[in-house]
Amino acid sequence: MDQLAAKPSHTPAPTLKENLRKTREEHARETAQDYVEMIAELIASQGEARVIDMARRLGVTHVTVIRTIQRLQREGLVTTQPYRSIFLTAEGRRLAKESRHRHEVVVAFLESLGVSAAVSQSDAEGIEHHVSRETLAAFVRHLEKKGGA
Amino acid sequence: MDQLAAKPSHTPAPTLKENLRKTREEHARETAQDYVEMIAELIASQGEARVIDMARRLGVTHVTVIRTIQRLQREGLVTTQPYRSIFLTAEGRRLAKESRHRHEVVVAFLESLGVSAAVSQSDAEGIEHHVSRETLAAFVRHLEKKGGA
DNA sequence: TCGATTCTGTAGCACTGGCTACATTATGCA
DNA sequence: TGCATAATGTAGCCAGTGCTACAGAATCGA
Repeated sequence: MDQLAAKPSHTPAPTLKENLRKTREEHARETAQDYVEMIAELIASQGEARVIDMARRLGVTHVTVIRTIQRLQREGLVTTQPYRSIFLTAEGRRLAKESRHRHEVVVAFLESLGVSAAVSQSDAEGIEHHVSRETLAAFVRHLEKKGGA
Repeated sequence: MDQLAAKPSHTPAPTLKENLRKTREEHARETAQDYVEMIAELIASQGEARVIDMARRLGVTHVTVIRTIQRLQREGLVTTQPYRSIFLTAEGRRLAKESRHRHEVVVAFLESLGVSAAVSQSDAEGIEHHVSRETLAAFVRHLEKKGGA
């Protein structure tokens, strides 16, 4: 209650330090979600997830992919062996499934607002990482109201 | 049209390399928007924008703020003099105004879905940077339909 | 005025995630 | 089989954004 005398649109009262301190780890978490989701997709569609395919899809070099995969392995989301394809751990699969669901909800929601399919996809990739449980639930409610009876 | 044989929820067809290559500069741009918006707010409410106030609001040390301000100065968004407060350039003011508007639209939109005020504020800070012009327009339409006649 | 405190700034470290250049392993085809 | 190519991996660079520790400037009160 000291430097919050004037309270502008930033600093929504309760969230002060905790909220922004997480920036870095949040960013790392976003990357992790995108990666495990892509790995799951590749395994489903290609039978295996290879570094080179991920690099091409992400538009980065294979080096960047390898280093991120190394981090994900440290974090227990994937397993790899030298010169072999990438596998998800149980935790990795869980995260991939959750991420995919969230992604699909956001896309469907944007489309329900009249946003084009292409833009819905594109925007969802950024937005999905910032949608809280409460907001996601609101999206689902909105979809049910529109789509369902 | 080569590695897009299978097209999962990632890679929204046209955006391949360009889309993800921007990640880094996009992140830098997000930070720039948050900073200029906060600087504008501080100038409006306190009369001046000081490093220490920004650091406290952002929940980071003053060092982080100083380094980001240095970058923004390189990019022509702010001007500073040693041991003086921070000023926005014309371009900085333009960006601040645009960012604020976008932020307000996103917050109002989330609230219109029944999301609580606090969560709307919090989620908006993440979401607003990933909302395209088209999606923002859809948000506005939705608000007008709900609020207006 | 001057000394303590506060604010601003610099140096240097860590980590993420871009990159190029080069090394190593697998693979496929002649 | 063996070599060319493709895929994977390592080393080392850069920028951004966190941090602590310390240095320098400004400010405020005794």
